[in-house]
Amino acid sequence: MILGAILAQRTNWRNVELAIKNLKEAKVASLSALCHLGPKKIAPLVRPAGFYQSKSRYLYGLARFIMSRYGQIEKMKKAPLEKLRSELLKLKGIGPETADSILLYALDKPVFVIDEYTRRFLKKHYQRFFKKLKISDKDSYERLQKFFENNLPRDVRLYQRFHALIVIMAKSELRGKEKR
DNA sequence: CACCAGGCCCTAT
DNA sequence: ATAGGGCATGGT
Repeated sequence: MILGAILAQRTNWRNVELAIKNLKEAKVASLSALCHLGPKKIAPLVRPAGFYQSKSRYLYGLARFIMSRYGQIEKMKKAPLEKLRSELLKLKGIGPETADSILLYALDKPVFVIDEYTRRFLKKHYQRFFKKLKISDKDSYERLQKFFENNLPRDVRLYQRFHALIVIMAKSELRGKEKR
């Protein structure tokens, strides 16, 4: 999940899977293994996911941080949400969406993930709210996030499923367009 | 061949 | 403070 969050930045999932397959075949698809490899060795493996020079550095940096600061994911899960979020955001290559994806899907923290699909979903089906939320502003991410969090029960499973459904809907709508 | 895919960093105003 | 360019591959 964590590796996927970085590899998937501005990249389709098929290519992310190719990169992860390479990591698995090289038996380095874990944070502890990546720490020992270093960015130079990681780069060729994640090449299919694109932007691989950057992403290999990001992966290495994140792996180093988690292993040195927490040692293992289970320990990390015990830290409070806000603390984890600000720590993740300080790392190179981790912005709000990537941080929140890790928090929600890997660490089971109740944070709503805002991505391009979520924005399109709001724009298409909730035009009225969408306008009020001014998505063009710099801090629109946090505003959109609060919109969901303030109107839904604070429940990790619900956030995970809700976001997943938005993605599934968006993709099926896209396919519909292509075929038409 | 042109375009796209679940961002984020860096730099020049 | 903030818009704009750069990063790169594989599929359609």
